[in-house]
Amino acid sequence: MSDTPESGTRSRTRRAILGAAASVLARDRGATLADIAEAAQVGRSTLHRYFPDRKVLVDAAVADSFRVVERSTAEAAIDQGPPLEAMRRLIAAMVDVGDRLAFLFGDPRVLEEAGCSEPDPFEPDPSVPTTIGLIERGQAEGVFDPELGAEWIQQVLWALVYTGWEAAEKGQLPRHGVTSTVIRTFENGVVTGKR
Amino acid sequence: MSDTPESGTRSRTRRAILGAAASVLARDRGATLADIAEAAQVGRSTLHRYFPDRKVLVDAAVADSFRVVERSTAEAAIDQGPPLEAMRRLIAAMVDVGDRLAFLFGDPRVLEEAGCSEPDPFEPDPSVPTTIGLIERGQAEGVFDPELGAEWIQQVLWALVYTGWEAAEKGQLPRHGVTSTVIRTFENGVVTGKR
DNA sequence: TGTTTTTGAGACATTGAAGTCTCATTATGG
DNA sequence: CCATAATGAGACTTCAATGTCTCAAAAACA
Repeated sequence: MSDTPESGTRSRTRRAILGAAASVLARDRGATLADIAEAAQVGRSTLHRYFPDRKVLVDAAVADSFRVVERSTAEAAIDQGPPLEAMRRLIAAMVDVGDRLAFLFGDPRVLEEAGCSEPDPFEPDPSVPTTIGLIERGQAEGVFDPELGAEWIQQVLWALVYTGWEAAEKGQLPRHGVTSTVIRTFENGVVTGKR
Repeated sequence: MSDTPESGTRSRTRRAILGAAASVLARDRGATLADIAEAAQVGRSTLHRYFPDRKVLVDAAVADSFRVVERSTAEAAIDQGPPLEAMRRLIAAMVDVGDRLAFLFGDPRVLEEAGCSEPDPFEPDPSVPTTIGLIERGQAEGVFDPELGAEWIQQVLWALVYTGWEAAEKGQLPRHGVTSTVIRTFENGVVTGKR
């Protein structure tokens, strides 16, 4: 209960470790704690000092990445304005936190999230607008394909952002082109002759 | 050099192990050799008898899955007929071998494949039509978006098939609906009002 | 049936990552 | 500048997965 706010140094170190964990694990799920410590420019002992064991670290990294992604996407204000515009802002925000997203995307527990809607430990706050909500709003307004399930569309959204991040990672796609490419593909697919 | 063709029993066992490896590893990259042996309904000692160590097994499973996928997609005859039709056949064929594809998709070495075009150990045979070839043909005929890179389109193709497989795996999508949903999304994206 | 393959159970040894601990060194903040 | 906080290096232990081997049972086959 008595919650000493934690010194500046400590919280900075903690952040470095969490960031490194997300970044390293996004690229290699089997990465070693030593790998993560090295990426965080921190001794392995220090890492263990902050996070007793691997499970604790990964859990914390997941929670932290959720916060980061949530904060980024919150700024997109996806409950405001036309769904298409909102979706574009959302995609841009997601691409901005690409490696956090890739990390979450690769975690088996997080992937299940969309399936079971009941015991969702994340985003229980009804005041935070959800992606599904945006999609359903768009479908109601006839902007998004109503014959596709909202969950499916969400999965596609994640998959495309992830693919874009990965392509940039491999140098297949320039960083600055990822967002527009993902948006274009997400909205229109790959076949020409629309509109 | 002297290549005894291997008894029927042995080749059947070998196939069971390779299939189980792909299937199990597709769902959990960190799976244990014991897990794989169990899925193959084979003793752990038998597995080691066929594949001395993990690396050999995984390599063999990758090669095997490549063959399976290639055989399935070859039947799609993607160099025949209109690109759109060919692509639909290709997608159907890929969905059919979903777990093999998911396994390959999850293997770090395979993912790099599209990046470097030179030392590609797979598909060096110019008589086998490539996915990239189909995409470029489609772009040349104005069917596929020419502003998107062919490699990007290929990545999207893989990602959507994988997402479809995963959705079916989680019960989010009925098995029989995967192919049409993937095709629809791949071709048109999620926004309505085309054509 | 009898012979040869093929297999499974289980007893090891090995390995590498995970986790624990100490202690000297470095950084931080008053 | 000093007291305290924070860190890094490294020596250990633990542990689970791996890899090796033997032997008796089961299956395939002629």
